[in-house]
Amino acid sequence: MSKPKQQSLFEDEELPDDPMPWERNSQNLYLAQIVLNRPVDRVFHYLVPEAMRPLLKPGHRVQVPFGRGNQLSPGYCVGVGPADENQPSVRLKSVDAILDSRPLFNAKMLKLTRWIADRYLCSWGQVLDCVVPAGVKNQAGTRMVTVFEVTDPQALQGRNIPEEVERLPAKQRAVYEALKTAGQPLTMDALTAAAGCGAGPVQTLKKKTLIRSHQKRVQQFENGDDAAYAHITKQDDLQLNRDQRLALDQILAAIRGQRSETFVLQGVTGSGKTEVYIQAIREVVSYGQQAIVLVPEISLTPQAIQRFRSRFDSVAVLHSHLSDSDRHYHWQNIAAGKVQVIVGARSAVFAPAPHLGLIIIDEEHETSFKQETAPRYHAREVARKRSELEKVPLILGSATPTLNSWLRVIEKKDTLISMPKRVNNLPMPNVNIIDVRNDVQVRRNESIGRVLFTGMQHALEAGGQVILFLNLRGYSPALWCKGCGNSVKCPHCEISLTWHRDKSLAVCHSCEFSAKPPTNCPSCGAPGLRYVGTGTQRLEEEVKAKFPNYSCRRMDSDTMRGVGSHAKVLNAFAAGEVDILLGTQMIAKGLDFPNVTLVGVIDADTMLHQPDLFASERTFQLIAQVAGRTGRGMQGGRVFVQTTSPAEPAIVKAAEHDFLGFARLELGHRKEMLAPPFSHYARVILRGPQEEHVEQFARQIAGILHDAAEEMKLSVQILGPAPAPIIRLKKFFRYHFQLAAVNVDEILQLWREVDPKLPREKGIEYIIDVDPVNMR
DNA sequence: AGCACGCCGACT
DNA sequence: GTCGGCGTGCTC
Repeated sequence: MSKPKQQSLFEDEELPDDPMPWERNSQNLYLAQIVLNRPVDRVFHYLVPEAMRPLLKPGHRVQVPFGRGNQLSPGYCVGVGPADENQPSVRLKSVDAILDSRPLFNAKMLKLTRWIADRYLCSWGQVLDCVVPAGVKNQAGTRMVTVFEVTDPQALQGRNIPEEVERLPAKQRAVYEALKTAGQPLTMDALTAAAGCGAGPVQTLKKKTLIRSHQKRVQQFENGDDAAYAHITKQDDLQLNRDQRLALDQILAAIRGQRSETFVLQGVTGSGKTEVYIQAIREVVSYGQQAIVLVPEISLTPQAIQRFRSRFDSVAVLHSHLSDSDRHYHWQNIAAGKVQVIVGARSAVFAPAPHLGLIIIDEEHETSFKQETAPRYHAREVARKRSELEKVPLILGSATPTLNSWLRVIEKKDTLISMPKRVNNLPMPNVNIIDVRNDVQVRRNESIGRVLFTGMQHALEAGGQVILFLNLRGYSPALWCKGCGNSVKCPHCEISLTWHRDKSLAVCHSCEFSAKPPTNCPSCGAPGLRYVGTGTQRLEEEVKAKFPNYSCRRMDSDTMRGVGSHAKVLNAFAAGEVDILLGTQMIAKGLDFPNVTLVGVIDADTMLHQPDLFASERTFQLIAQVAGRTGRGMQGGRVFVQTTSPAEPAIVKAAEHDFLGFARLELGHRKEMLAPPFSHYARVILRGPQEEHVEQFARQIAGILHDAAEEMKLSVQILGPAPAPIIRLKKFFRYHFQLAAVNVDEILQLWREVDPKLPREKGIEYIIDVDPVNMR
């Protein structure tokens, strides 16, 4: 592209005959490269005013005039330096202001975020803007205060300061002396207290210029978290068993060798993975480095947090209930290197640790590590990249690793560490698959079949506790008309309304819609709608009717609205005040109660029958995770899995605790179909108010992409378009199609090339999701 | 994504 | 003759 550089003493000869004024002396021009939080992935160049030059660094947040109206807009500086041949020949504007005293990103974080923008097809500015918490942007928990200090006598030339001070009225002299003795700037309050006077003398002294004031940003926040946990008694590291020792040794070798190796730590539930994490972190902390531990949001329970807090002096927990000011506080502390361990959900992968030593992702298979809004990154892949850039190891821990990670193990890209046994050699629980197709009780529309019922009775009579898992909240998932066979749908989404009996409302689980349920069928007008299917509310009712002498609590997002409600129920369960705990996803993981001797899966088929690439993998994971909730104590434990597909490999293999067998089988299928992880998908979703319009437009741009792929000789398949599984969502009709390729770069290349040239259609919006996890 | 510009129709 | 509808295209 660039023409060969000519040797010339007179570089100016290379310039056009009539150089524009701003092109003259280009070697003197000092420019900043700025990116903005807009869907245009471009770098914009701005002049840096003289006074700003020593201050502005890459990673700073700035304010710049943008667009024809020169609207001031926040942006991120990603580079500074003298002008070179890359800057455009347009009139350059100047950076208006630097918004933070210190850069928010170092070079590695800039590199990481640039990679995310490339990999997940969005702009650099969007990534940077998502990485900085709102509390940091608005400086939550800090405020500006006016502080006073003694004016440097050298700045008051020609005045005899000691003499002037000597002749001051008593109060003013007291102020002056107080400020001098303090040796540091004081606020008005501190100053008047020290001098024993009011504000008057201070103001007068300021008028006389003997003292001066300036604005300073101060922290105002007292962090509630830290105080609340200060009392936690510290515990010593536990003695590791042989498997744990071997696991730790491999990780330590990588830490000491500063290798960016990825370990897939496959340990069955109860194998003691957390203790391995803790002792690995111990090592990096001893070097003065920090560790990041990512966990699914729902695993951020006080129980889990305590585990880290009791072992390290300084732990920052980043959970979703933090206020802006808490987040800002943590960001500052982390950036200052004052935090040893950062525990948090997905976004904690961006924690600004200055000397990162280790990254851990626990429950690596959890889908919540994928962000569902732009930038649609997967924290696991971001962590992989970050570990590479920082030259630190990454640990992916799970009882049921994703097939994505597993394939990397097979291909020897990642290292497997296996912990196949539970601590104290506890046996894995016995998992029974219960075929409920012919169960009398289930046929009667009940949820707890005969076998499960008897099992529960025995467990409870023996003094054990029971966990029941059902992945549907509400009372019943559909209101069904036996006249016409239709069910009542959300008026905005094409989804059956769920009946919530406690609130007497029919609720859409996709949007916020809820309404009094109709008494007559909206389609045919016939009366007598039936509530079909069972959600957690109905299950609760059934349990209470069947086990009136035992106490039962329900945990789902409806009952767990309030902060701390989670902890309340779990504490009651741990204390034995609750015999039966039933709930959704949120009770499937992490809970560790030794007295739980029976786990019941009410319906293993709900996941299985979804039109989803990963349905089988999810079902396997779910059953394995739920099964792990029992058998943690000496009494052993049993699991009952109710299903109407008892031969389904995902269910059978999970019951046999056979991850390897499942992985072999499922990877076989995927390879045959060239599905992920043997290929990559990118999902394009379009939405608009009129169905035919959206469909037509989807065909049009799918066609353009198809032609472009051929033209560019890229092996990218276009699958679809087709109506999205949820065709109507929040009033919009949705269509989607996939771009599929063995090499993800070909997808990225195609989209980058074609996207800017795609036609626009009024009212129709589209997005692209690389490596989608959610197909709805 | 904004936002300003511009080209059309409905008003004083 | 002007106000304002939204469609188009650019943003250092």
